[in-house]
Amino acid sequence: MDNDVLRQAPLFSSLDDEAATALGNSMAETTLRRGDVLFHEGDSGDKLYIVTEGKVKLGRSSSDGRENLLAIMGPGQMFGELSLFDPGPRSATVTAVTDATFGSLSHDDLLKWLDGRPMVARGLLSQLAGRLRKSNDVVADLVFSDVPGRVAKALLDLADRFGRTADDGVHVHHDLTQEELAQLVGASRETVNKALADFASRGWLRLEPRSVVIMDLERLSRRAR
Amino acid sequence: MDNDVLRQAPLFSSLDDEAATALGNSMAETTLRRGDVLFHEGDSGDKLYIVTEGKVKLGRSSSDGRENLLAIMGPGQMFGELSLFDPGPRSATVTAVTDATFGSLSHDDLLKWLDGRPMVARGLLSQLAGRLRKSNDVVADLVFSDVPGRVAKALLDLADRFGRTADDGVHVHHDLTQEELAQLVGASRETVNKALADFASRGWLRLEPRSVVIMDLERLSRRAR
DNA sequence: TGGCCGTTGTGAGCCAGACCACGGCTAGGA
DNA sequence: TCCTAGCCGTGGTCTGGCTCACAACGGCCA
Repeated sequence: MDNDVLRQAPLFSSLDDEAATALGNSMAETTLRRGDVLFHEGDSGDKLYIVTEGKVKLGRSSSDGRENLLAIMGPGQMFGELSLFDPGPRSATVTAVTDATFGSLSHDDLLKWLDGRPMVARGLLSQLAGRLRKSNDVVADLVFSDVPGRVAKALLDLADRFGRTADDGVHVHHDLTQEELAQLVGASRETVNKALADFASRGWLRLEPRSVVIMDLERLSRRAR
Repeated sequence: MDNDVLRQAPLFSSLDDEAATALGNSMAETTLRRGDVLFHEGDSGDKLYIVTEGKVKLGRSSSDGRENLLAIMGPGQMFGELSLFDPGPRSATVTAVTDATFGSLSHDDLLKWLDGRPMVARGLLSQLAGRLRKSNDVVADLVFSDVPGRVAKALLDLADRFGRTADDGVHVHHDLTQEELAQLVGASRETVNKALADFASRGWLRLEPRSVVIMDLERLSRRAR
């Protein structure tokens, strides 16, 4: 297991060395190739996963086949915990956006950790609370912002988590097609493309396949609010 | 304190008598009149509340003054816990929709309960997980469903929680104006009104001030999906 | 090296739903 | 008893964004 990344994961950052090592040992490792599905919406399952490398998308699809992405998760982030604490089938499909590896923990194993160590419980609670807050923000954006605004916001979020600052701007290799970006902001691919083209024509960013270079963070942020 | 309602609250349903009584004693009671605000979005505060009587709305407002309701909370439901585990200002404004009373618990008091009793931690986790699942559902609805569909879904949810079955249908005294209902589903009052009028003209329900009587649950449910 | 499939760019038309403008109804207060 | 302030009901107009349609551009495999 890649203990370094696990140690940095928000959930375990408060553990001491000995506890972290023990935890690392009780986790199993999984690997996926780009496009592989880890589990489907509706599956049963009670494992929690932490990304150690790569990116995944959490998505759900409507009865008529349209898709919607709830989140993109990168190294250090946790998912699959809903089915643990609120028993029921998986509420989203998880697909690898790049080749990716995860550590996983089963329900029973996690409970052992929970009962003894209040700090783990608090870590989980704050993790869930953060997710809930974010989800509420997404709701507000869907209600209040137009598509270009939501695209700008999504780019800023991706930049924040996956961006590398260079002298010509912030390089964001988000690894998403415009179709996926559209599903993430809840809009059509065409509209997202037009918003991106508009931002590019204003000189706020440069478009590259599955990535963007943000050249004017300031203006982009202003458009996002 | 109204211990009966607290005992029924999902959060504490797993506690034994002695623990529940002790907990009840460590909670303070608050009362509000219809329209009163408990706290505003952006306020600081670290109290968690549980509704013992009445209803409140959790809302947020955009920079240009428009409003959006995240949820309606009734007896037994908990709110305000986000600021506890994910420190930061309150993320929503809480307003009483009817006269209402609450039990409240401060951060410090809650932590005492948490560390000793794994069951309380699990209760909180499952509570939060349920909320997150619901919030994700709302996102999906905003992306996939049209306004009438979202209105139908909201009515069914309210019926489920506040409805009383009588021989002429399910009476739902939701205590919301159509304006508030509109904010809850993320639409304009006019559109919501037209959707309701349409449902009524089909004989699926009867409209009354701040309440509806659902006469054909079957059809309404079908319209909601 | 040519064909093909996944992805990106862009224009045209259409429609759900926001916004605007009323008019009527009811409840509570002077 | 009247007057005012919220609500509720319903039309008309306008537009953001979805759908459809099609072209251009790689990469990748045969």
